[in-house]
Amino acid sequence: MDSAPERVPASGGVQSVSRAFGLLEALADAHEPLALADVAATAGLPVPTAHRLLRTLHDLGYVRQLESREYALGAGLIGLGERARPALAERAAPVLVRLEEVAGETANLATLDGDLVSYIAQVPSRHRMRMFTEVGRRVLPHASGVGKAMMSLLPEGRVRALVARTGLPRYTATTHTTVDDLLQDLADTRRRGFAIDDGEQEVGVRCIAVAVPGHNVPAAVSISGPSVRMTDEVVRTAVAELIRAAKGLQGGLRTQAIP
Amino acid sequence: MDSAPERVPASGGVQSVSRAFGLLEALADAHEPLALADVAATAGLPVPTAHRLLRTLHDLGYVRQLESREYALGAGLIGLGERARPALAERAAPVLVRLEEVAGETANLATLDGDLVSYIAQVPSRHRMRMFTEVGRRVLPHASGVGKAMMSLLPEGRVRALVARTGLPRYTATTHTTVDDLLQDLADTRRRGFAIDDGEQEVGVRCIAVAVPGHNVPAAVSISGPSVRMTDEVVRTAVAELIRAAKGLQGGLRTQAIP
DNA sequence: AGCGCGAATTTCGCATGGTGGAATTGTGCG
DNA sequence: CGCACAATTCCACCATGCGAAATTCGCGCT
Repeated sequence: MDSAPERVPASGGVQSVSRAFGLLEALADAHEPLALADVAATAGLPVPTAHRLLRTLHDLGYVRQLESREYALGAGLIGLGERARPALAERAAPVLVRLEEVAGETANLATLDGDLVSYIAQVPSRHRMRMFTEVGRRVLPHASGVGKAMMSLLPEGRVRALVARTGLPRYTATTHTTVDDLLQDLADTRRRGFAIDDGEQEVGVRCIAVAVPGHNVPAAVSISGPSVRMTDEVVRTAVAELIRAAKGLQGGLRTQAIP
Repeated sequence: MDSAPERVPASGGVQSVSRAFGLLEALADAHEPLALADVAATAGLPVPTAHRLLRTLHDLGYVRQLESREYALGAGLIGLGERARPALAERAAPVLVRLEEVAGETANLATLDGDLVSYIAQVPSRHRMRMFTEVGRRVLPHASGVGKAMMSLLPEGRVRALVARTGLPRYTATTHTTVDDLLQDLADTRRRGFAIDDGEQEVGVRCIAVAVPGHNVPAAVSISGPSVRMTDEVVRTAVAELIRAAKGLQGGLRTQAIP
């Protein structure tokens, strides 16, 4: 499924930086201003530590503090976010809107960033029960539709090397946990023209995905939703549009770079 | 002018965090992937230090590394940026587009974040020579159109307190450097219905701005461009649209919060 | 207005986490 | 293949980040 658990970043690195971003993510997840104690608690830090980091982030413009003394994300992040957005995500915006309209489900665009699937754009379904995978989230490829779609374009050796690094963690009874199962699915994907994730990450969730050809960084578009709504009929209808969408986002003859 | 120099953040705070964001801003400013040595040089850090910070940022998803080993901003920032965007910036997007169309110059939306003007949305002019102020940038209020527009709505005591904290640095011969001059300009702004920045930050640059009423965090919209194009005629035409725009973004009767 | 309480902010000694020069490894080119 | 340059890793050292304790602030209640 497209919302396979995020791989935990390797421990190590600069702790202060990780902690600062943990605070930013806590504020982002809250979708409303938070008191210091709440941010600190959410991020799992002692209050003075959180305070000091938030003070730094505030001074830099990435956090703001309201008169209520609550903290919220600052405008500096807007600028960074806009400039982090690949050209492909820009081009894909109307395409994703149309996919959502046709299928009535959440439309996603993802790329392969190292060994992880990284979601770079999304148009959420208008249904109340819907798949929600935040832009910027990263997941393991083997249990996600877009991941399998992209891997289906890679040489077998490269798939094996990737899997050797990531492993094949099981999320549900249908998750692929052997290389052979995965490679078989990728072969099926190529034959069919699209990948299916049928509850491999999360029971009751279904996703169909098609790789976007012609980019040196693999990319894929998908439609994901609850199995009860993603019937075979819906899949059949949506797949044509999905394939058309992928083709429309195809890279140029010069194997267009994603940046 | 709307592109008054950014106030340097107070020194201190968590150095590692500042450095990490310096690297992100270096990548953002480059608008293309950069080699490690180049990022490090731009950010003014030794290569191994930059490497370590970038590694951390990469592991967290805020930086990605291409096969060429170059670094670029990562998709994690997209998500943060989107969630940092205030509701007002969303609402203002079509308004700014229309302002740019009418005036043919760069349209901006800014708020007062503490003592600084913070740009939260922008539609750049289509002219090749145009004002470019990145979303997320912060400037001192006294030398910017939007800053003066917002201050014109504040009680005098509050303006005096703000200026006591920020000072009134001179950027050009027309910059206000005394409180009395500034207060006079704010009075003129109120009388006129809009603020003018006539080369106060940058010679040859002109900006007109109107405060958006009814928000507990001060906000303002502006049009800025080169003086040679921002004639009195253009100003006269654009001001009506600017005032209409500000009114359209007016906060509700409950003094709508910006978050 | 005064008080109490909880939250936010500041302080500062300490130790750990961050640093960066040197060494090692990797990559691309001739 | 060899070389030069770039990237990455290593690790001793100490500067910076940490967080418990102290202080200050802000709010609500009487």
